[in-house]
Amino acid sequence: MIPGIKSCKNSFNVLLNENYSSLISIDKNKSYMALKISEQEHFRREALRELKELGINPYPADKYDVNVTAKDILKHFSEDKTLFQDVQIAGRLMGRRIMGSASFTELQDSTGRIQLYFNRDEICPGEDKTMYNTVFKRLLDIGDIIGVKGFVFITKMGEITIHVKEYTILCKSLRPLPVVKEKDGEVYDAFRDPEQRYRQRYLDLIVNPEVRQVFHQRARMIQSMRDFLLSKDYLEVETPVLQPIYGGAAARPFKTYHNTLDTTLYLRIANELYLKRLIVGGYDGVFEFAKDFRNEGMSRFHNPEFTQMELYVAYKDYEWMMELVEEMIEKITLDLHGTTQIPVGDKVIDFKRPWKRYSMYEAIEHFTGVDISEMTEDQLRNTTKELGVETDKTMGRGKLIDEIFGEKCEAQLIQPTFITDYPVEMSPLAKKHRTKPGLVERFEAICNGKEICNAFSELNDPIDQRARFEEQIELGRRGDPEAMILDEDFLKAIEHGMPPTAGLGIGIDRLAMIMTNSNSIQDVLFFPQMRPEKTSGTEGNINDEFTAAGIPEPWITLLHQAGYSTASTLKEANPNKVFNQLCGLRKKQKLDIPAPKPEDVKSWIENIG
RNA sequence: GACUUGGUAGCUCAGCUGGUAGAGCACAUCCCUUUUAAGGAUGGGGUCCUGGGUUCGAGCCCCAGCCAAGUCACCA
Repeated sequence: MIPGIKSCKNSFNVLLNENYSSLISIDKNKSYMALKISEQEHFRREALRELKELGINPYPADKYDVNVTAKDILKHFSEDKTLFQDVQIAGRLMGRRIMGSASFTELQDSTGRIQLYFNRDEICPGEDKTMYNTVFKRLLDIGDIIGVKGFVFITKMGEITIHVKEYTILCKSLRPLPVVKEKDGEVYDAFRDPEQRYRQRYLDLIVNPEVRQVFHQRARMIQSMRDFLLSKDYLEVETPVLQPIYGGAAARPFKTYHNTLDTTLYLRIANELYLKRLIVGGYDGVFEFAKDFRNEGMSRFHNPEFTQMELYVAYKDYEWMMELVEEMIEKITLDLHGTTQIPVGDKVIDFKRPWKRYSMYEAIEHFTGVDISEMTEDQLRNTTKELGVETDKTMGRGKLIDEIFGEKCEAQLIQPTFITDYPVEMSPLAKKHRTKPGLVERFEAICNGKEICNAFSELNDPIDQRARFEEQIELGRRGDPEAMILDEDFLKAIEHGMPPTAGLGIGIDRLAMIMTNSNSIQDVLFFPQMRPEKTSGTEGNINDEFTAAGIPEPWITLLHQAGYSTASTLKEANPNKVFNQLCGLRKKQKLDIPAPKPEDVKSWIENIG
């Protein structure tokens, strides 16, 4: 007899007799999925059962107080060996080296890992060695969460270690963790597959400590920006995500529906028009860290939902805003890195003020040698051909200039650079330039070849604003899916008068990528959007179909194991063959359930819808 | 949306010209009883992403699909 089968048998009995009903109650449509588990998971469920039999609650309700972290101990113990002589700490069990009556394991808490020393006769001072021999050595696994009490010492090997006097199981883990090992900075069996890392980010966070670091940095970056803005007495606000008219940017929206209002709503693509209403309302400065949603392509720079910080300050202009951006980003860089120079890929980016400034025309002249500032649309079109920039007939003057810039300049701007004075056609919400006709007072900051922010002197002339919206409507009629919609309610607001205002939008995810030296937006989002995993067919429904045909639960599992994973495959099967297969599986797994009768199997198959 | 590459055990990956599915870690049993990715022995574990096709025979070849990564397009 094969040893593995015996364990399977036990596990099945556990599931069928004791835990099975609770598994079903968790998700009855996928009950067989719960049964279709790997051998290692069987062993863990078996260990769970044994723990319960020993009177140990694997999921205790009590709080577990800790008085120290792994990081504290590692940082301070070598300086003063009298410290940490009565510690209590909790975390996840990572590595284990069991040497008989003495064992070493690693405990990982939110701050890092520390080695634990378990000694049999200290854990179990009396005759009963169960808590060591059985519970610790056999029933605990990598991934379980425990709490320990003890004192800190240094082993012969020179490693700071907690000598455990008492431990408590805080949570039994039922699934094996990817085991990543490391020696002298070299990582073995790294958990690197991006799909798994993003879909099961918790695993990524458990086994890849550098990932935790990225999200710490992201949080500190946002904190630093918020502190900066609050120190200027601007008001942090919240505005609607669900908007009846989407606006404030050129993008395609997600559409949804409100039942009670019986109306279409959109997830915001920007919050600009709401923040400006607040400036109309009399605030001098408002900002929001806003999740925006754009129904467009995905790439390593684009996620369907992303975070933008938008700021509007009354009585200011875009020149003023440029200085604010420099000051703010420089401060953030210093807060995070202690220097203005940070590595990004194979480059070093320096955020020290002042940043380079080019007008868009100057940038194009700088990178292509062509002065387009006086060109007509036809001349521009010829220039694009000469430069090898692809265009189409729907593009007007502004779009052509933007194409040249995007194609020839943007990627080459590595150090933070302000690009100013954009064509009016591209910027329906920006104020016309005070001296340069055909342009608007707008700037973007480009860094590492990508836009990180966008700002302008906000258009507050309601007549001009209406005309600009109407031009957008015309673009929309010509088929531009990103053309803005006329927002009558917003126009009404600025007709009441909005002070001259400088507005800014900063892509938080993009900035986080630079600040954490991440190559992909997915690395700075906990849960980047992924296509839903395709489960094999419609499992839940099939199970219901099997149930509806009068097939008892245990046999449904075996039917799946026999390869009948869909109702139709079972429907087409030969009843005698199915009967033989089920009996074979029952015998092989030594299941403690009576064999079916041939006529039962036949009737099940006939009953399948 | 287009192209390229990939999908094999819980994890990381091999797999020859198409010929009985492999390793390391993890797991189990036993021995050992203070270790640093690592004590020893033995053992179990697979829908080779899915569905078709070619073939005596497919993890491998062909077609279609799914998922991911990269590049491009659109976009912040």
